[in-house]
Amino acid sequence: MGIDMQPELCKVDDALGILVGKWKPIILLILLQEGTKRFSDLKRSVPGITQKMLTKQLRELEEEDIITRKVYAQVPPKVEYSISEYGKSLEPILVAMHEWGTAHTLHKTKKLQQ
Amino acid sequence: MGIDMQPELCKVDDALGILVGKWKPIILLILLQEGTKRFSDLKRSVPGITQKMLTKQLRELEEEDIITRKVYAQVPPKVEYSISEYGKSLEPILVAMHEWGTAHTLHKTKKLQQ
DNA sequence: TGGTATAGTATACTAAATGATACTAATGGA
DNA sequence: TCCATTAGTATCATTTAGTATACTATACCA
Repeated sequence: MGIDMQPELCKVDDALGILVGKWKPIILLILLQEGTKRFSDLKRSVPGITQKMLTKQLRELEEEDIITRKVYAQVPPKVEYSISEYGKSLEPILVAMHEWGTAHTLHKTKKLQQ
Repeated sequence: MGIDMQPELCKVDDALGILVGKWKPIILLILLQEGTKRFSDLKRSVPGITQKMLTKQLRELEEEDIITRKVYAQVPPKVEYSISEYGKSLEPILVAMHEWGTAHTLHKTKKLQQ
């Protein structure tokens, strides 16, 4: 490995901590690919997620400056979420994971065929 | 994003599923950087991990073909673990995460100073 | 004879993540 | 007047992840 990744100060965990969870990757992918979304749009885009979970994941991502939350003072409420500039820096990781995941599916398929 | 990462079939979760856990990243980093290791060496290299957890993580990584387990028929037992060829394909992800994690630490430091 | 070493397993437990369901406020429209 | 809409919160139950501790077999060595 070209880079020295001192395991004892495992920086990998920082990235992992932000990406991990049953819902965060898909939320980030949707916001990256489709841009700004309302809460209810996200809920529709992530089938099976509960309001509580969506709220929690969004709050955590906002806390880390990965996404931006914009509230409109109107009734019924309107809240928009989008990836922050800083959040875009996660894209290479998500892309690398997606590519690996795709190859991994093939790998597992081959194993089954043996 | 250049690549189409259809969120509905979230491949990112595959990579995440393998990397996630309190101990897997550090185990992988150690094996990547230091090569083959015995069980007891790994236990010493990962302070705080219990035998049960180390065993469990290693079994899961082996199950996914990420690492290789070699048992020597001798007493006291000797078992060696190393990264498989396939496991090495995770390296770009770990590197990307490590780089991001390092930058993220700086980002958080700056935020605190504001 | 009894202690040390290795790579585990077994059992019981706590803590964290996730899920299900019900509830809220204020407005516009039928 | 009543219902739908939106972006949540509150409460409780369940599932999963992780921890603590004790136990095992066998050979070697003092």
